[in-house]
Amino acid sequence: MQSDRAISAKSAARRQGQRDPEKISFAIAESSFGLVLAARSAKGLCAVLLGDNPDHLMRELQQRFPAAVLAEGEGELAAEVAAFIESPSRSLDAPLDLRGTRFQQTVWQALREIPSGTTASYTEIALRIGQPSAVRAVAQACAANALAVIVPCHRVLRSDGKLSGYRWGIERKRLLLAKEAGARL
DNA sequence: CCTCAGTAGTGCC
DNA sequence: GGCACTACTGAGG
Repeated sequence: MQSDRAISAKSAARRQGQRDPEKISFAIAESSFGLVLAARSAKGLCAVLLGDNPDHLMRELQQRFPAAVLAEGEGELAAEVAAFIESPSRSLDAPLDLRGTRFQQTVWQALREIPSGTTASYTEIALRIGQPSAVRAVAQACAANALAVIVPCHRVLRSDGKLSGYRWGIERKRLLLAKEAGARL
């Protein structure tokens, strides 16, 4: 039985081989939560990043896809994603390209099942995926999420109810939750 | 308020 | 394989 770890290491090595650099196109749009960078690979939406500085966003994208060639030109996609972020009630029909280990995929799937307007704790997510003691690993998987808001890692809180971390700023996490709470879907 | 151990997945060496 | 990281948690000062 081959471990997931070995598999992902293999594909990472293949990617690093760079015989055919992957192309990722992106664009930046504005939203009430700041700038939104949306990026797509051949497979689908592969990154949604939040921030205030376009250069920082691009750098973050490049860091997440070190071996990829970046190209601008996804204005429509970015606008679509920004619209989704403004009103989470609507659905986003773009295909997703979620990259991660089996464990991360499982966690992200669980996150997507948290209804808008509600929250869950890291412990609850760990229980839901059947790995009750992997609480900390769950948090790590949340932190590794590349699709802000689309994979709603902002809906995960500490078990005491407090907000802990958010990759794109704790204040932004607070705003997202406040908006979703008020939207009462 | 604080520290500490237990814990599991990941990344880097 | 090892080792040092965590967006955690509950117990104990």
